[in-house]
Amino acid sequence: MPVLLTDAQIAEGRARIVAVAERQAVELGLERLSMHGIARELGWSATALYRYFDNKDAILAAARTAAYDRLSDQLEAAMARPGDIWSRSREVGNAYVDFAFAHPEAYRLIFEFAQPGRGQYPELDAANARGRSNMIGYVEQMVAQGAVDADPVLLAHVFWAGLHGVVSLQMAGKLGPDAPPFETIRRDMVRRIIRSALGPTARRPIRNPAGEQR
Amino acid sequence: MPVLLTDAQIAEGRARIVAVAERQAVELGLERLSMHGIARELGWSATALYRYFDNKDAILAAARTAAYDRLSDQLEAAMARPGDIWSRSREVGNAYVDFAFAHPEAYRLIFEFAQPGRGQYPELDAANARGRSNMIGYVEQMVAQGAVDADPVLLAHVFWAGLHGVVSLQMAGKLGPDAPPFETIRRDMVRRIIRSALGPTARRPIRNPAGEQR
DNA sequence: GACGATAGATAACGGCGTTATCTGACGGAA
DNA sequence: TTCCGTCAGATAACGCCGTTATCTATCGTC
Repeated sequence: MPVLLTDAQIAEGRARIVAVAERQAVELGLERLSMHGIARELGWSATALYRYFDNKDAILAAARTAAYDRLSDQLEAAMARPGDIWSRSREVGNAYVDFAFAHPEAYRLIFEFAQPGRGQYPELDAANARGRSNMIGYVEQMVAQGAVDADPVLLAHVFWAGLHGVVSLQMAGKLGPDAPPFETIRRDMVRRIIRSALGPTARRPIRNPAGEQR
Repeated sequence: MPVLLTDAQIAEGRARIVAVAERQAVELGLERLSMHGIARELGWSATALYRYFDNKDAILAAARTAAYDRLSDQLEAAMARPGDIWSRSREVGNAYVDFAFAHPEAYRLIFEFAQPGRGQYPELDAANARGRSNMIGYVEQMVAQGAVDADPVLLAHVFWAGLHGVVSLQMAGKLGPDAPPFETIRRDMVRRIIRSALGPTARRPIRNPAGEQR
């Protein structure tokens, strides 16, 4: 029998490559990522990477998947904290925004306009689905507990789009010196959407006594 | 005196280059734009482009500026149509979304995360400012006419971020088959924000009798 | 008609993503 | 122990990229 890389060795090689890719994305910016550069840092030839990934796009897809999973980790951790549904939802929102500004390249990888099509990278599709379910879960709980009155999936997407919109404008530098500060826009956006979902039967939240984070 | 390109000739050359760049951005996608490719289509050598632009980034900045100005044209045209402030505001929103899906590469150029810093390309800064004022203008009118009750600049940015958020999620392919359709999310987002701004003194809009566009 | 300046071409650089080919080390069979 | 098949990874090379240095040929001016 020939000499073969075990599955574990393949996985380790892929993990090393993705780790270096993420490091360089942070250090150099996403567009300066290169096969040659990654290989250089690993002390490999550029072509060695092709034993682990089909091409550069596949490496980017793996990095995207990792980034998305890390975001989901943060959201799930925030959701798992103690507290009523209002404070936990606020935690989820804070975790989302914190992640975006703590890891802008990861956020960019996840939400950049040019994304690989569905079905091309199944693991990326799974990470997408997991992320989406995190954006929905907390609103489902709000509805289940009677805190708000709305179609949970729709309301969750409205929240998501609202949050993503403010974050994107900020990241694209569209909130210049004359615009209200990021946090003001975000707070106002969230407050307006929440208010609109407080139907006559919904139980209203108590004003946050300690002030809001961020 | 030497042979010199007149200002008009410089402007014409720049315009031709940007036009080809825009064409190729649509045809090939933004990341496949190249100096060599633009020059090839013009029948020029790649280096000839450097008589008109410092580098590729400068060409991209010019294309960005043109894209932003075209968006502003559409918004201003929508705002100038006859009708009360409600219908005109709806027209502005429709124009924004229509532009995004009619010219996704232009929208991408305008709102991509990696944007040149302020002060680097004054014309781009001007296009940014003009775009921003279009996002604010119609809300200012709403407030002035007593239609809504809010800080106009803040409310305008919330609208902008909300719209941009839905459009971005859609363009990044984040609204999969299980998500509500784009138009549903957008409508719900806009309705919620509007409702939240209908203060006690605001004059409420009449329900659109003909149904909504798009 | 000669000159100076310059618009644009040519040549070349290093770096990119990728393919074809080579090499050498290893596991198993004899 | 020797030999062989296999494959991980290296080398070489391709065409393309953005950019710089240099050349050339054309033009307005005198």
